[in-house]
Amino acid sequence: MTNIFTAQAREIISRIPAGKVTTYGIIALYAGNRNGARQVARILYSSSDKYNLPWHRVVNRNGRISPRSSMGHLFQKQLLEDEGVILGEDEKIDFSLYLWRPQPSEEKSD
DNA sequence: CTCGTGACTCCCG
DNA sequence: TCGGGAGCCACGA
Repeated sequence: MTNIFTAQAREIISRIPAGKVTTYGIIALYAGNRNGARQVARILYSSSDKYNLPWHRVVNRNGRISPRSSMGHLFQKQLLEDEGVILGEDEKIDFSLYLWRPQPSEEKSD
């Protein structure tokens, strides 16, 4: 496909290691568009089930889970804790401990 | 093709 | 702390 943004975004998301999290902005930035954060979310929403992407490892710029719904919010938190990501009292994620970013050097294709 | 939508982010007050 | 406005763009209908 010609949409490298979507391809990159999907690839990056699929490479997020367990116990780590990243933000829409970072993904979008590495995918080629700093303003593509929304598209990243959209791709997640649209392809998370199809491509089995770890959407729960993606949070907003504040290190918090996007309040798309009360249940979904709790569900995501549960998944993160299950992977070792402990949330603060405000359900805020400590980026100094859990922030992960795309590492092109790590990629070795297949 | 067009149109509406939004799991984002930044800025101002 | 919270709200409103703007920017940007892929996906689904």
